[in-house]
Amino acid sequence: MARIKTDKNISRKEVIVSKAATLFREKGFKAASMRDLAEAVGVEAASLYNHIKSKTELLHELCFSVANRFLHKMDEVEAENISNIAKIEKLLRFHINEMIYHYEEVYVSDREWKHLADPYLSNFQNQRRIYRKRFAAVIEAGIRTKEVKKIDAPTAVLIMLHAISGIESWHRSTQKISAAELEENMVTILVGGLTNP
Amino acid sequence: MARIKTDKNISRKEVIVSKAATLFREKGFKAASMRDLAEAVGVEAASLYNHIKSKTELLHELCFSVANRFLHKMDEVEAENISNIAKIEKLLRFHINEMIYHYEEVYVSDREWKHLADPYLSNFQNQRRIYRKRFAAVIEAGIRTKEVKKIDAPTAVLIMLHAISGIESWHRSTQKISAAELEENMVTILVGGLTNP
DNA sequence: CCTACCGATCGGTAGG
DNA sequence: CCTACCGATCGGTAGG
Repeated sequence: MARIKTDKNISRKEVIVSKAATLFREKGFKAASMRDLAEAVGVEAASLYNHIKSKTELLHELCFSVANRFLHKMDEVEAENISNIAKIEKLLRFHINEMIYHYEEVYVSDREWKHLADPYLSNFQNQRRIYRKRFAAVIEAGIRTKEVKKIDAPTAVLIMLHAISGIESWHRSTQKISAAELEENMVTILVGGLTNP
Repeated sequence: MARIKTDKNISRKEVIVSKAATLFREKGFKAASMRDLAEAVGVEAASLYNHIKSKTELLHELCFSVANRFLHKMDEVEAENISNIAKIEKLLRFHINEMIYHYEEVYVSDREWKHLADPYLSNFQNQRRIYRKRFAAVIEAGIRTKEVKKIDAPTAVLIMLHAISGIESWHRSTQKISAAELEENMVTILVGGLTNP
């Protein structure tokens, strides 16, 4: 009995967080109201507060769950015994797939984090900065081994990460090409832009 | 006398639009209040309405002035008698420079257009779709002449345009590399990603 | 989970 | 350009 109740609470909260992701993506964090969210969930606005503490709590749950997935993947890839180009490609494919299959959350984490309040805000910005430095370090290692062109590594990271966020437009469109084709095209262009001919 | 008064009104409005761009970029359109804007301009909130009609008017002035600049440049480049790769490079360099030197406006036009109201909203989305199709057409022409790799042209456009929006992070950062270096690095990576080896 | 409601803030107007 | 102010909407709470 108690078990069932617990499960139900958890799944209720998960529904709220998930609907919040969709809403924050569609309207932006500020423009999406708790009344909108309540309607999407199918309850009155006041009832949401039995499951969550505040609107901002929803935002930082979304932002940090996404950030943690990327940092975790980075740990994994750094530890692998493969070429630097192969590492870069693995990271790119992970980003692309995250964007395709966890679109709403990743989009919100990417574009709405500035509305976080300050213990979380600086924490998030920090994690982000660290992630990019680690990514740039992989590129720099690739430049040293001559796998990669002599370019400014932080600029390359910026290009990669933002290029992938363009999948947003693909996701919204009628999707003339498949997810697999999209992934191959992106990897071809981005890895092709880095590698020495 | 009348002349001076007219000039003063024009420049007053320009100050308001410009401060609005900065504010909308910093906080997002919804989170930036007219009271914030009034403070930045140095007047009371109510006084703003002697120069502008509404908050949304500020947004669509920003969005459309940026969109028009890009469409105008596209006209110009299409008409030139140069290779397709050279056209792509010209467009990229224009985008990069717009992002570097008109950062606030371009950023707002890129990220806040979804808060436009509906005659303007669909109009803006239309212009954007047309622009991207024309950009893709240049890439497709380049594929036909074998200047460019066989890739999906709309995907390539997505990557280019979003990659360049990454300059935002460069702009906010301590700027370890110069604008010129940034431009060369971006062109190297992006054009290198498209061209046949 | 709902009804009832609060204080704050919003975009914008009236009138001078 | 300002003072004064309005109706709407916001995130969130009390109490059941």
